[in-house]
Amino acid sequence: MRKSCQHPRHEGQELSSLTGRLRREARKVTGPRAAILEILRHHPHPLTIKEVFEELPKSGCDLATVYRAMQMMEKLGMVKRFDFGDGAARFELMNEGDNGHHHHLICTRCAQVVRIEECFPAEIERQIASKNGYQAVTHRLEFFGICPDCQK
Amino acid sequence: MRKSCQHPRHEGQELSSLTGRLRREARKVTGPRAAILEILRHHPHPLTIKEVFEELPKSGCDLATVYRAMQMMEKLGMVKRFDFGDGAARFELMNEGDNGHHHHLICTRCAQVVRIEECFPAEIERQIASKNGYQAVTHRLEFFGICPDCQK
DNA sequence: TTTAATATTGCAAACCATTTGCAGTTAGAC
DNA sequence: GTCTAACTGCAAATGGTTTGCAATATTAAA
Repeated sequence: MRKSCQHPRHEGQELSSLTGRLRREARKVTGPRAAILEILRHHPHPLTIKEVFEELPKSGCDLATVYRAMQMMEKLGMVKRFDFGDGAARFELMNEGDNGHHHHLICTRCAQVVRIEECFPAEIERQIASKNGYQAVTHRLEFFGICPDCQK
Repeated sequence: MRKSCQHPRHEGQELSSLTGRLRREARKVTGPRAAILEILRHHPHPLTIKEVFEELPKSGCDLATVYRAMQMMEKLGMVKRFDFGDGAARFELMNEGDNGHHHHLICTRCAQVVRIEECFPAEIERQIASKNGYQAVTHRLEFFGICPDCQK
């Protein structure tokens, strides 16, 4: 997790559209929430709560507030939770209307993250569901490997 | 997690072959370890540490001992760790020589678990790896849905 | 069979991510 | 401006997991 790159995918999402979304749901747009959204908006990859917390301006807000904000925004579908298996939840801002289903390729040495658009074949998933009589089947999928930098 | 069924896949694995494996690695075969292996041997699906702990005979052993035993056996490749995303690691006994790579279909209502043999297509995984310059790429994949019982 | 070396255990305390209760504060509808 | 529900900080609680340490048990060797 090194660069705080200005990724076009999120840059496109105006802060005003995000806060509007909060207001629409009868949620208050507070200082901490605006700050958290600003941070997410400028990060293309999932961030842990602690990472968000540490990027907060000087006297940002309480850690508990970040947890509560994320929970709330997850419920509203504004952020999506990812689990890289290291014990810390990660959150990524979602574009409105997007269901946010996608995966990542994570470097097991340096934790660099690449967004992956490939997905588990829907047809096979359908077979798995029907063969076992399950309904509403989805999946959680992440890839792990060694990134180019870490191979040197 | 209901039945403690005697699944053929694990029944086949003799306790003696398991303890032999420990001894070979200069690990001591203690009461707690034998008891833990017995439990794993009789359960076809990944168990949490707490589940193992609770199945232990009356005055089984300390929780910490179960944690330590699992860690050690994971290092030796005797058990494999799975993550169903609920905050508790799960462990499954591995057959010797098997790399243990497989997935599960988990009911989000009752936590019933089905072992899945289908896997993410190797060819696509290869493409993902090379496209991004990553090496030694694997994946973590679990399916979630509603089991037949819970649909009623 | 006893010994000696050392791996393992129980216990309690420590850790870390996350949640929660509560009293005080604040955004925003009116 | 007022009012109230939503929100916040703080500190304490939670749940999974790890760890330090002194006591104990397994195993190889004598």
